Amino acid sequence: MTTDPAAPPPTEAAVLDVAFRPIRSGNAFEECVERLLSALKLGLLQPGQRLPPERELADKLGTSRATLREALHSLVQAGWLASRRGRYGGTFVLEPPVRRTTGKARAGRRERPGTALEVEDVLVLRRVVELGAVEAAAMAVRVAGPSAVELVSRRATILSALELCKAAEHSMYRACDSRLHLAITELAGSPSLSVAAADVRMRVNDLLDAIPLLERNIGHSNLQHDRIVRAVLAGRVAPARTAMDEHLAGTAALLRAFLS
Amino acid sequence: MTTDPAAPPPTEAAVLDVAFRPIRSGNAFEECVERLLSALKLGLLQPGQRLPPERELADKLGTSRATLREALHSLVQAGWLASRRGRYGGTFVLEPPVRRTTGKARAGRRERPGTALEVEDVLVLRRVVELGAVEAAAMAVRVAGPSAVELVSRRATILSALELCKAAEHSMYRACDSRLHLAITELAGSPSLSVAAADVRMRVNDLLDAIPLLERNIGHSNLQHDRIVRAVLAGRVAPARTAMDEHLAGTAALLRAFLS
DNA sequence: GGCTTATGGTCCAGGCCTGATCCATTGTGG
DNA sequence: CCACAATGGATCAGGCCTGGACCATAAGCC
Repeated sequence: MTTDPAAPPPTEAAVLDVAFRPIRSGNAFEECVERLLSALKLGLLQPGQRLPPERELADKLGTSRATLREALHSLVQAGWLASRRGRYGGTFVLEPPVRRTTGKARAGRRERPGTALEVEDVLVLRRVVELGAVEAAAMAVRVAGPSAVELVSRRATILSALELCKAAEHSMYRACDSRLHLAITELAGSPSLSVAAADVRMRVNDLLDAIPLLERNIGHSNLQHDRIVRAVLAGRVAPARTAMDEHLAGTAALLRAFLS
Repeated sequence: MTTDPAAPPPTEAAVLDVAFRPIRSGNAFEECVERLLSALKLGLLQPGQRLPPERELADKLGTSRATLREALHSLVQAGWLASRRGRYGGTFVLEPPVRRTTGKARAGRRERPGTALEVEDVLVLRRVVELGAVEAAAMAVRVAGPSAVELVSRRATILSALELCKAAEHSMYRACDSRLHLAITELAGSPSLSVAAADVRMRVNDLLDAIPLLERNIGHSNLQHDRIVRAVLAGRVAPARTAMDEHLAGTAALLRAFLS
């Protein structure tokens, strides 16, 4: 690193990595698949649910119908979706396909199990976003009053997600977990924060896919979820943060132990 | 909102907005311009500095050289950059062009001054990200020890940014301010967090562009910056957070007052 | 002075993406 | 039974984007 003795501070390399990071993560088709797959894996789209009509969905995603159709087609082939023609037809969400890890051709795209640096990066971001989200959510409840009318619907969503989480089979646990966290985040009332939370959650899930899911962790998680939800719905900011912090520490330790 | 009494919880609309948000914010050219303009406005690229060669930059941005060149060309025309051919040539950053608000044809793209909802959205996200960032930064200092060798370079960057901030002319203040905040965020050691911080900062700046910059606010800001930097560099997490929270409250109040 | 080299400047074939149009299928309702 | 409406399915012209090759310019080196 040879520093030029020019007038302005020469701008650290890390800062330039931010400015010059890639503008797109792939072609339109790939990004479409990724987005839909995320929604499926995060439990935002649940089995039995119907997607919007292709023309409308393409419009929302800001892509052409042809490209969207390619993406949908590949998800149909992967066993995530099914299409039906005719009136009252559409594209429907199926049960998550069982991952046939044929050993040879790993379906996914993650070959590298995540560098130590990568893991730390994501974990730091997650801590910031999830702690901030749960604080903001609890704060929103506090200012609105714990029994405000505009909260009843969301409160119900959260409680239902909490129950689903407890009742979830092994294979569905991560989706239910994600869905609960995102439902809590929605309370904060900031769409951009929700997007950030969904994003970081997706990245954590990708890392978690590389390690086994332990029965004991699920038990812990469910207890912690209870504490978090109770604190948030009561508008108790600090306890909500503390509970979430413990919750995150669990998977963080798990990831640090298994990887790197 | 007619709810279907189907089996699974019908997935709230807000959640679907997250899943089905646009995949791209424009064509490759526009995204390129936006990225470079962000870097310029955030003070990541400073006057006199040379950008990487076009081929290399195109590669980093993940776009073709032709598209990047279009973007560079439009920034040259806008007075942000200048190109020189030949060996030791390149593309160089100029002083920020004075905004000739001709009244008729507003150069920018922001016509709507930001809805109240939009403003709240960004402010919530900013609070989460910036508070989290400053905590993570202070924490990183604490665990490394306030005088760790790997921190000397970054410490210098921060202190220099702090001084630049105090000395900055009116027109450069926002860029210097942003640069300082991002330099602090870098301490956390999470590239993804830095990206998130840059992103939210850009959005706040877009909103701030719509309101005047008051002399008094700058005085306040500089005092607060001092407190923040001192706390962070001493690894004092809670004070750093408190100082940052007050700092953010200032512009938040300003924005809420002027808009909406 | 001429060669070398590192840069920006120009052009082009081919591919991906778009938007539009039309076709095919299948419930619903008269 | 037939027309309608709402969907997925297919095709095509045109545009944007890419990757590559080549040209032009200017500074240093021999």
